[in-house]
Amino acid sequence: MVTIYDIAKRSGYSITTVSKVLNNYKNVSEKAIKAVQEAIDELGYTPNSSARTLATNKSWMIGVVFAEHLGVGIAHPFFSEVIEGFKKHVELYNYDLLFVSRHMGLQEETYKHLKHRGVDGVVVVQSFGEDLIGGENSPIPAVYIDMPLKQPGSVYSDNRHGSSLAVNYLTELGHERIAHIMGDQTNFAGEERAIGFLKAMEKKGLVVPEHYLVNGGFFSYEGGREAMIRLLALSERPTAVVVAGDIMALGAIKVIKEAGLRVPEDISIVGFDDIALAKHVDPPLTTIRQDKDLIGRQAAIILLNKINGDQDSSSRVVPVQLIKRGSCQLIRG
Amino acid sequence: MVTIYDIAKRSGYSITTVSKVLNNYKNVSEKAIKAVQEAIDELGYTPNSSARTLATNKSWMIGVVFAEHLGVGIAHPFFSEVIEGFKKHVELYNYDLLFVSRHMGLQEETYKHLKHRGVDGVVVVQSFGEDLIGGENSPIPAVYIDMPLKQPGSVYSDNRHGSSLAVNYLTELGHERIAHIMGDQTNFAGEERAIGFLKAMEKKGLVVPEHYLVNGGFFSYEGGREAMIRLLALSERPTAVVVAGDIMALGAIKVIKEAGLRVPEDISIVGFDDIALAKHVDPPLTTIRQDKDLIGRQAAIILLNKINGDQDSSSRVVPVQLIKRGSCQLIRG
DNA sequence: ATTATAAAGGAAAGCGCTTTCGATAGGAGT
DNA sequence: ACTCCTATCGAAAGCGCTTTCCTTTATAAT
Repeated sequence: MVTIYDIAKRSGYSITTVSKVLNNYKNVSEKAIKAVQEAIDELGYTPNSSARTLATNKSWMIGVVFAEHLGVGIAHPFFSEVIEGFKKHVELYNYDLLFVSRHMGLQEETYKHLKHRGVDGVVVVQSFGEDLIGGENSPIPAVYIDMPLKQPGSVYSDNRHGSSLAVNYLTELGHERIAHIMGDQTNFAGEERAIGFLKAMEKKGLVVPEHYLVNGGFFSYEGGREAMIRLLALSERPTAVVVAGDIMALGAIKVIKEAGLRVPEDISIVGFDDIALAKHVDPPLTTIRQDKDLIGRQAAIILLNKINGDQDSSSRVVPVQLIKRGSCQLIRG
Repeated sequence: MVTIYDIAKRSGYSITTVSKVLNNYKNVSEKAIKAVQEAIDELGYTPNSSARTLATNKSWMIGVVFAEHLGVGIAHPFFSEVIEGFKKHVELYNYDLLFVSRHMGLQEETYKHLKHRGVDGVVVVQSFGEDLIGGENSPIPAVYIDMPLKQPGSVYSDNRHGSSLAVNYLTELGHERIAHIMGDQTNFAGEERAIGFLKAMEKKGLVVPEHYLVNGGFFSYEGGREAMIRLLALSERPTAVVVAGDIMALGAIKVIKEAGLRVPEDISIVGFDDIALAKHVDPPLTTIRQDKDLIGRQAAIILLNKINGDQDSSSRVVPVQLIKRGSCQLIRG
């Protein structure tokens, strides 16, 4: 391995000077800079980040802790896009992303591992879990996706507004019997979307029968199926249902079709997320779009602020948007 | 920060001994082990990986370089699953994954960066690009996904066989006018699938008119659309088409529907990949499944072997499988 | 000519850890 | 009683780098 010492010898300067040109110090002569540069090129030197980190206590790495319910990890249709947006932004500032191995949900262990790695900050992407890493006992800057914190530093979509967008649209189309397939109520997004739904319905003066509120669990296709099955079994079926997640919505649509009914002719569906394939399914899914890229970017901004000790690291709620496609229509009759 | 020195002082032993218990050396007394452990617990010590890496020249990190054409990065429907499979395996051996920032396709820069980070190995996931990192000029162990190398150390699906599975199935259903929407021919998978298609057709004694071979580009939805449009414009349309990627297949199906035709009644479609949502679209997509998890795992095994200097680090081609769903049917008449 | 000042460079300590090698002490063997 | 192992431990060097602080030299000011 070629080190700073080799460069020093070759260039005729001391390692101090070499280090200085490497770090753009001002008090080095043009001559020295040139000599060192040449030596570096000739010898093919690459600085060693471990040594640098050890000396500076700065790793230029950001830890990613990933915890989701679908069990697909990085392949998660929503979170992966958020992470990509996050990555694109922090890359601009020369940070690399470290995906640490999961310690079976043992937050304690995960935190230790992150500390071990000396990451400069961590982004926590999760659909559940405790706020341990971001806690006061933790000196390591953190930002949370889809999870509110006591302290500032989390970003999530305007879930309540999203739900109200959905019910308002549906009522415009003339629907009144509107059901909601909820995400699990221990989940922040699931809870907020349900609250938003209920509030919007109330505002419209619409009553939602107890049976119209059904738990679809953790946003899975199967969860959507089961929830919809229960809805179809009702004596008075809803004419529309807002589903707390696109994947669940797909499951629900499938069940409807299997029952010999049609979407949107018989039942209108609006999803939530706008995953990549929402536009490609049949019918194209009307849904509430979360701006995954922006969520990631905002998270990056917050975290970078925290890392740099800058002032503004407040939480952000990012706007959602109704995407009208083919899964809703005017109620007939 | 609490260091090994603090533990030494607290426990009454030297840092050497502390280090030894940390690393499970045999020549330490039970008494010492216990004393050190207690000190660690009391002080809440976490080893510093940079220091360790510096001393041992082993980082326990594996670099991930990601280059794909869709521009979605980590959110890529196929590669993300491969990476997840890879990750799950290397985690077992205590490796973390480092996603290095892209240097605009500058392999030279990427390589330098990886060297800078001191990763123990690298997994290259890409749909294009040169074999630079794995080259001889590189001392860093590498494994490539979806890309053949001169040297051993890459893993990819049995693309040719996949295509032949598709045409054989289609011929069984009575189809003879079978077209192929190809992936870009500069892409390994695209090329292999086309070759497999052609060979299988020849074997069946079926002729494929020049116009039945259309380039869908880099596996995008739009590429699939455009390719299918050209196919539909033909005077003698195909009754079936094997598409080199699921996303492209979805684009193709969309076009067919827009033209007032139906899948599979008028045209049968078989895709390639079996992405997560293939089963959820309408009609459910018949496709060639790539075993993404296994691909990732095999890549992990190869890389770990290389890292450990073990013998077997040969390339692997992983089997594919025909998944029959709803997008194909017997030809009518 | 003399002094003050700025510019350029280097010695050395230190970041937290591993590892070699030598020292010490207790026990076994004769 | 003496030598030889074996078990246990620690001093010290070294991994590659940054950074403080001091020295030297050149330049400007008087």
